Amino acid sequence: MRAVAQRLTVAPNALYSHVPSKTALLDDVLDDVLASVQTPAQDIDDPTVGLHQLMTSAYHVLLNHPGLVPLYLARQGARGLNAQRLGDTTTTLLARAGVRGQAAGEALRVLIVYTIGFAAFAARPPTETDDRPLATDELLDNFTNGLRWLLDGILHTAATPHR
Amino acid sequence: MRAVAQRLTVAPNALYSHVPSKTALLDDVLDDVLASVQTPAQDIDDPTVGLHQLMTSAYHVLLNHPGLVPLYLARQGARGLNAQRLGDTTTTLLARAGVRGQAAGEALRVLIVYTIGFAAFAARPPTETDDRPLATDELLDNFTNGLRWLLDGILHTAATPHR
DNA sequence: ACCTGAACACCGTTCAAGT
DNA sequence: ACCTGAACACCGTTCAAGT
Repeated sequence: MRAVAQRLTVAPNALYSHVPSKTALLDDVLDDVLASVQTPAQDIDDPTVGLHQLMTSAYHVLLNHPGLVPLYLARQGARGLNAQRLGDTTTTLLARAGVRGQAAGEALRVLIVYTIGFAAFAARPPTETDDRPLATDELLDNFTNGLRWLLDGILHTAATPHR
Repeated sequence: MRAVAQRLTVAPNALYSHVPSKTALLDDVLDDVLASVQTPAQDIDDPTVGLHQLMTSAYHVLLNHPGLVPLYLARQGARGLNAQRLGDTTTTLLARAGVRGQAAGEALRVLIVYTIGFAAFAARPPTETDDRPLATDELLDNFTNGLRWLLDGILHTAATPHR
C-alpha cells in the first residue's frame, strides 16, 4: 500500500478513498493481469492444440508477474471476469475434445492448478540457491512436456466417444 | 515470530538465540512436516501404485498444515533432508516404471508441482466465498483423478520399453 | 470526491545488557 | 548459552479534518 502510494505521490491512506482494502486491490490487479492471456479461436481445428495454447499463454503471462503468482493459488485462481472468460473457453475446448460433465469441471481445475502451480514454481524472483539456477527455457520445456502428459491423460481417460 | 515466542512464554527476540531468521525457521518446519509423508516400499509390485500412494500421502500431509502450503511453492518445495528422501523414492519408482533420464527429472517436477499446487488450492482455510465451498472430499476425488490422468500421460508418453 | 496528518496496533529484527 | 527491555524501521488501516 505504502509503496503504491509513493508511486502515485500521495499519502498511503489516500488509497482508501478508491479501494476498500489491500486484498480487494490485489484481486483487481490479479484479474487485470489475466486480460492479456491469449485465447484461441473457439472453432480451432484441434481443440487439444487450443487447450495447449491457452495454458501456455497463461503460463507466460503469469511469469511476467512473478510477485503475484503465489497469490493466485492462495485465492483459488482469482474470481474475476477475465478468469471466468478463460474458464469458459477452456470448458468449451474440453467439450469439443469429448470431455464433458463432471470430468470437465475436474479437468479444468487440474489444468488451472498445474499451470499456476508451475508458474509459481518457476517464478522465484532472486534465485539465491546453491545449486544450478534452473534456466527459464528448461522450465518452459518442463512445463510444456508436463502439459502434454496431462492433456494426453485427460483425453485418454476422461473423454467420451464423440456423439 | 511474536506468536511463537508467546507460545513459549519468552520474549520475541529470545528466538534469535536459536534461529537466525524467520525464513530459516520456516524452512526447518517445512521439512519437518514432510517427515510424516508415508513412502511405499521401493520394491512394491506396481511402481505406478507406489507413485500414486506417495503423492496422495503427501497431499494429505500438506492439507493438515494449510498455512504452510503456499510457502512450499514459493520456495520450490523445500530443500531439506525429508524432501530429498521423497524425491529419491519418487525417482526410483519412476525408473521402475520405465521413466529415466531427463524425462524422469521433468516428471518428478511435474508431480511435485501438481501435488503441492492442488494442496495449496484446496488449503484455503476460512472459505469466505459466496458460491458453494467445494467440499474436501470432492477436492480429494478431483486430486485423485487428476493424478491418475497425469501418471497415465507420463507412463504413456515418457516411459521407454523395459530393458 | 479526494486528499492530509496523526495515530493505532501490529510486524521482524538488532543491540546492549543481564544471568 | 540463553534470556530481557528498549528500540528501529517497517506494515495495513482508521479517524478526524481539510479542500
